[in-house]
Amino acid sequence: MDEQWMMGQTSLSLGLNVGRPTAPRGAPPVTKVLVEEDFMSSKKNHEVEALEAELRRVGEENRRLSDMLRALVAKYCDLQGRVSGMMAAAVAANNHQSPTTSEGGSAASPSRKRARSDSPDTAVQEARPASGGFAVSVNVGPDQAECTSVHEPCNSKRVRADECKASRVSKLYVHADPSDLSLVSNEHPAQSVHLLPRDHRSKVSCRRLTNQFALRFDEQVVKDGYQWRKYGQKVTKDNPCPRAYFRCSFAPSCQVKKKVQRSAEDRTVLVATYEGEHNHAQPPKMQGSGGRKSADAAAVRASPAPPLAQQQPKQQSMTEAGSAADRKNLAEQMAATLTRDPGFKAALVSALSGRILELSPSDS
DNA sequence: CGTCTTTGACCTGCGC
DNA sequence: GCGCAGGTCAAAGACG
Repeated sequence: MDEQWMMGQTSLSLGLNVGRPTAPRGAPPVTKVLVEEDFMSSKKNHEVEALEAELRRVGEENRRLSDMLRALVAKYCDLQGRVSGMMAAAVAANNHQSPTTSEGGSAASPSRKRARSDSPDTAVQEARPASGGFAVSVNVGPDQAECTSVHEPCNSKRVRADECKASRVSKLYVHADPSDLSLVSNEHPAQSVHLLPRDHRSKVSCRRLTNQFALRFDEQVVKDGYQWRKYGQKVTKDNPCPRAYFRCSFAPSCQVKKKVQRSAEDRTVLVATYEGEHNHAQPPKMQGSGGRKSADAAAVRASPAPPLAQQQPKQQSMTEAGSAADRKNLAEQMAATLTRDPGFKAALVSALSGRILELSPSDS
């Protein structure tokens, strides 16, 4: 985000009295003197007027924020287009220098893993957390093959090689609910259990704890519209948080895999790496599916898989951020993020109370 | 009882 | 060749 652009937006000044809820210096303290007997009759009218004025002001602010959001989305799309162009140019140059290096090495000694990861295309998608922290996926385009090591430091050459060979790799950064930090920090049950000597584990209780963790973990990261089955978990070298491996359980033939791991830098951020491409449509939403989804999965599994062209509405949705639905969704997510922030609430209350106190003496 | 998760063991690729 | 690290398998147990 361009800071100068932000600073240039005079409409951004919301007049929030952050951290200073008191009346301005020199202003008379607001006391109960305002409430007199003869004042009570007109007070309600004043209150109504004040509330109406406040309502108008909030509506105006709402309009300004909407304009801001539109400008922000436009700016974001513009930047995204520029990034895509730059990456396309870089990839084109890369392909020009070494055209046929990605497929050459896998010919000899076909391994078990290679046999599973032989998907056709080589598109790469990358997503980055927006400033607010919610997930944003950035489509790079189908013509941009090769690995993502340019954009992300890849300390594992194996991973880099896999990504280079990977059919379709996308990363999704999801800002987790901060209230879940207690479960997923260093002491979260799954990891604690895993680190304890096996003999010292109370299997029943630990299983339950790990299952509880897994449910919350899955609910957070698996809510991407698809159904995933966890088939492994590993503590990697560069990140104390374990990495979970998921496979698409919606269709047996679907080879899409997903790796989910908390970011080492910010553990409230879940990094989901998708490999492959679903050969089926997104399963219908299941409301209130707490816990296991086996029955639902089995039920949905029976339905025939629609053609490939109907897929991936999710990955592309953010790229078409100009649509009204996406803007609305974005605004809702921003609002949710803001309302969860106690600091924002305090600032808002402070601003509103300050404004009300400011208006009250002038009306009398 | 069927399905799912957990997790130790194993496999594979890569660097030295 | 050996060790390391990431990825996967599959048996065991949990859960609805």
